[in-house]
Order: sequence, then structure tokens, then C-alpha cells
Amino acid sequence: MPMTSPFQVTSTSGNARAGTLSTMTRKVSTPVFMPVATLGAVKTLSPKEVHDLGCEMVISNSFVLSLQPGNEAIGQAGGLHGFSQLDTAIFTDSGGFQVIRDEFKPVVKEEGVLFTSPYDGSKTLLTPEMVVETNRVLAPDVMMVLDDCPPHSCDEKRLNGAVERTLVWAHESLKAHRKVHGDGPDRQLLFAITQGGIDVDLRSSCTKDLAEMNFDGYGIGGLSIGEPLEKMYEVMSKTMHLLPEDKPRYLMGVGDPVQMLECISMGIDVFDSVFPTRNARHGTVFTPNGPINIKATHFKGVLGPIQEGCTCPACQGFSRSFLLHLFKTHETLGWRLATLHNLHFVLSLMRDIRTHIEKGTFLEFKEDFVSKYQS
RNA sequence: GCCCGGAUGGUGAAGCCUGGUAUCAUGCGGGACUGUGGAUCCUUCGUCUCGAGUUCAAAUCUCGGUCCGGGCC
Repeated sequence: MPMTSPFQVTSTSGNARAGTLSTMTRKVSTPVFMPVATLGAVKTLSPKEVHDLGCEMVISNSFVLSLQPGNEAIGQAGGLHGFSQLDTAIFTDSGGFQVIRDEFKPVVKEEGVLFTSPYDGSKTLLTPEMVVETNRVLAPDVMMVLDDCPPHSCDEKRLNGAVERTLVWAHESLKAHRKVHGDGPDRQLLFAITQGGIDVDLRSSCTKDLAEMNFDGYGIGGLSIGEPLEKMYEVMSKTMHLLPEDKPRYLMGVGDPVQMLECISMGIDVFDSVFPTRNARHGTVFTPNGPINIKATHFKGVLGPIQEGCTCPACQGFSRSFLLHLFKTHETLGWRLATLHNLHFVLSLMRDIRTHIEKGTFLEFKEDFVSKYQS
């Protein structure tokens, strides 16, 4: 058992929580949104820009980085912080999510996942122990265990197998992690991941078993991958109480502003998603009145910013008309400005949410935001 | 004046010889994106140079015109 808990809930409003996650390099306020920096960079932005947006934490991918540039290159820089110059806390995902992507030709086996590198065709059997070893070298603040994330459309047998493997691998991850890092303060943290799809019984049993293993935090995986939104809310609302109250809860892969609000109201503390950044690169920018497609022709000649009153770098003098022009001509500044705006939007939303949880006015804030956003 | 070649969505091309629902790319317009696919994916609209002839049926074959390119006198 750690001497002091790395996570403290400091106030609540209904089921919503505000807290502090203390990692070996940073103290991070929750609820928190992590931009995705799979390869060690938030696409189109410099580390300073990410930091200046008020971003406290990002997530990289230890498996993808172990293929390119490889552990050694990152180890020579003393780990991911030194290598990437990211001035935030860093999570790493393990490779479990790559199970539902074709890019690495995944083959799930009992002992791990067999991947084929798209860089040189080499094959890697990724095991829970290997993930721990890679993360010893990369030295992120928090590492996620290897899990088996099956596609939403899989059959019952596949889903059951995924839960079984995820539990076995979680146990092996914990054992390997304790061996390397012990359980003292200022160590790298280890989060488990629940699976079970939208099957409430299966998700419940997986969650219970993992909760007993005393991880530093709990990811909820295998959601927001194509299932109906109502099903995601249902399985979360029915299984949230099975997670330890004194541990951070991390809903993996959700980044829509309204969905994050709903999930915070159920008790989620941490999010990550490519949603704001990928949407930005594809021309969709967030505003309090809902998302707009900046590539739409009717913005030609519109001199106002993306969002009136917004303090992000993209809304200081740059017009919608200019943004439209940049996207039409594929100028990379368009991607950058849209990314800066969307990240500012979700990060400042998180700060507002935290303030309202502390004041006890979270529910009113949420209803007000949602009604404007969806009008 | 004569001979030859060409003309197909906004742009660029295929189809013509051997007649049968005009195809593709790109652009334009709209939508999507959730533990990254860094120009992605889905989708609406939009064309046979003109006229006559042959034919059940013409972008396609025949004749003539217009325009463009090349050549000859």
C-alpha cells in the first residue's frame, strides 16, 4: 500500500467530484482532459503552446513509441519528458486499444497481443510485462495496463475472452510493476482498465475483480467505440459505484464536451480523446452554441473570430473568413489555430466545471451549458 | 484556298475503332470523426461543340458548320 494516496477528492457536487492527482512530476486538478500525444507531440502544436493552454496532462502511447523511435532513443533522453519536452504530466496507453485497429495487424493470444510493425514488418508479442518494462524506460507519470479491447460488434465469446484476458493481464501487470517500482511515494502510477462492452453484468464482474486488486486508478475501456450513446451512459451509471471512491476514474476515449459533462456528473475524473484535435484538423471548431464547420462557404467575408470573447490564441484577430481561407488552401496554420481553439475550449470547460463543483453549482452549470450547446 | 488532328461536369482525363443506363480523379456544396488515419471517410449537385442524316437506339457511324491546334500552297 502506498504511504499517501496519490489521489484526493477535495469536493463533490452530487456524484461529480473535484480532486487532485499527485504524480511524480506534477499535481493535476481534476476533472481533467488529456489531449492525445501518441507519438510524443500533440499534433500541430509545440510543447510550449500545449502548456500555455493550461494543459496539465497528456497521453502518449508506449507501444507505438517502442516501435518508433524505440525504447533506447527515449531512454537516452532520460524518458519521455526529456525526449518530447512536454511540460505536463504524461500518461501512456499500452497498446490495448490498437487491438481494434488494423494498422498493426493485431492477433490476440493468451499471453499477449501479436503485432506487426508498419515500419519494418517485424512482429512483436506484446505482454503485460513488456509494457511495464517499456514504461520503466519511458518513465511517464502514469502507465495503463495492457488490456484486450475488442470491437463493439464482437460476439459474446470474444467479449468474455477479452474480460478474462484483461483480468489475467491486469494481475501480471501489477506484479511486474510492484517488482520494478515498489509502492512508495513518487513512484510511477499504474492504472487498470475495465472491459465488458455494454454488457452490464460482464462489466460489473470485471470492475469488481479489478477493484479488489488495488490499482492506483481505474480506466474504463471499450466504450465510445461505436455503441449507442445511451448504452454507454447506461453501463456507466450501473457500474460506477463498483469503482473505489478514493481512486481516480478515467473514461478512456471520450472528448465530446456534452458527453464529458454527463460522465462527470456520474463521477468520472479523467478523460482523453482525439475528438477535439482531430475535429480541429478536419475543420470543426467548438463554440458555446455548438460545433461549427469552419470550412462552410458562408463564412467567407465573416470578420468575427471563431468565438466572440474567447481568449484563445486563434480568436485574437483571426477571422472566420481567414480560417476558411486557410482550410481551403490547406495551409497548416489553419490546423494549428483550430487545434489551439478546440483544446482551449475543452480545457477551460474543465476549469469551469471544477469551479462549479467546488461551489456546489455543477448541475445548474451543466444544464445551462448543454441547452446552449445543443440549441 | 487546301490537307490533317482535336472539342466529354468548374478543371483534367476515360469511353469512340466494335452504336445500347456516359465512368474516374480533382474541385465545388453538405455531413461525419471519441485510449490519433498529420491532405481521412461518407455524400448531394453538376457534362458528350452545333445542326442535319442513318438507326428501334448516336458521345460513338455519315455529311455539313463553328472554334482550337498543326501542316501545305
